[in-house]
Amino acid sequence: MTETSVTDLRKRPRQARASVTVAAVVEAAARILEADGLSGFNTNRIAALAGVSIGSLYQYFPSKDAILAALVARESTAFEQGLAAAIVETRGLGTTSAIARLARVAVMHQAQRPKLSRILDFEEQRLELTSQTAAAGARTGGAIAKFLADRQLGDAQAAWDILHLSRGLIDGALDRGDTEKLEQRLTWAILGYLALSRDSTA
Amino acid sequence: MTETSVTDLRKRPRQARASVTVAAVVEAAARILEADGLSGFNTNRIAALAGVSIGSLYQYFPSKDAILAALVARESTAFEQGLAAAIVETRGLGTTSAIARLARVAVMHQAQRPKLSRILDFEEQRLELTSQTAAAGARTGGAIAKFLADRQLGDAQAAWDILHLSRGLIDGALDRGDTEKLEQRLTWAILGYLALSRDSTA
DNA sequence: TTAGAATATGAGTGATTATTCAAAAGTCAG
DNA sequence: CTGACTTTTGAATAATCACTCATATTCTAA
Repeated sequence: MTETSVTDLRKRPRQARASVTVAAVVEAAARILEADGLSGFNTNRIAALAGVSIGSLYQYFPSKDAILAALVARESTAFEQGLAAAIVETRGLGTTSAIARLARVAVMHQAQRPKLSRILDFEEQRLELTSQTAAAGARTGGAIAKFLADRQLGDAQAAWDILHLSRGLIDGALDRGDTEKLEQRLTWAILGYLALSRDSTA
Repeated sequence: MTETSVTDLRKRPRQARASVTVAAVVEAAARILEADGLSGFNTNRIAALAGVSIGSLYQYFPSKDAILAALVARESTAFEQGLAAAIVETRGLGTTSAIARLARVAVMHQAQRPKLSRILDFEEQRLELTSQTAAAGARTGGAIAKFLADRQLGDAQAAWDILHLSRGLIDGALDRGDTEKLEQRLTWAILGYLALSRDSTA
């Protein structure tokens, strides 16, 4: 028993180094995708930028796709958490303000690293055979669905529609460089969709 | 003079054969993208499926990207023409019916070959350094902008926002297999966006 | 029929790159 | 310090694939 705890203490630094390496590799992958897109995305380059040998890289990731999956998971989780926090903050707010708050989170997330977001959104689908990536996406949709249900604004279908139309709207706007009042424009689309879908249900 | 016209007649079959080959290659490219995505997309396979040797393929297309660009152009043009026809048909229709008509064109276009649409939307951006691909996209946005302006529903920015949110909404829905009343849901999003953007301008 | 031009062919070339693995370097308990 | 164990390294492997070009085939004008 004591032995175990001593062993743990001694192993911790190793695991810490390992997670630093994993994080470095994932961030290197992100930088390469941003700089040169999928065509520049190769394992030797990722390893070099991460400051690790190619052999070490394969100690931490079983394949190139696994690196991409880890990056997708990192970004999905970040968005999911930002969204969850924003949803908490909407308590007591009216519908318009609440939706505007969520729209801001979505815009800010994609605006941070627009090219990366776009590539990951595309690749996410191809990787979605992998369980982990699919799970993160499902949680995001679920969080929105719950928010809509609580306020009786819409159902799960509405949640997914809103999530996807948001991605498209924001991606397109960022690509054109047309970011003026983007958050407001997204709010219009979401509120508009919800208003009309409720009308037709009633 | 007579010589020229005789020559032309004799040359036509050659050009006809050439255009058949070009079309076959482009369609082969489309089928491969649908079946196996970008990872299965290679020139030898395209040539084989098109029933042409790899050497001939390179007689008609200077590079692999040129094939993709031709496919993007083919699909953009088809959508653009469908949209133009639909816009003509909206004459005399009220706003709601008119938008519903356009939504139907967009849904049908992407639903025809969903996976292909999605890949081309993604790759279009990378190829957009090429003049031809950019031009087709600009015409589509322009047509929508004109439609909105004529009815005083919105400006060019609204046109682009609608185009992109539509792509996102439809892609997402098709991917989930959630196509029920998709046309109506898209109509809600578009009409909603336009209604709220007009309110805030007024 | 035929020569010369146009077109088609596909094996080959060279470059890229995901992944492996034998050897080197580092770690640490005793 | 030592020797077993863990981790790192990067050259090498094997596969893929865009693109070329010498050769073969087909066409056409006379």
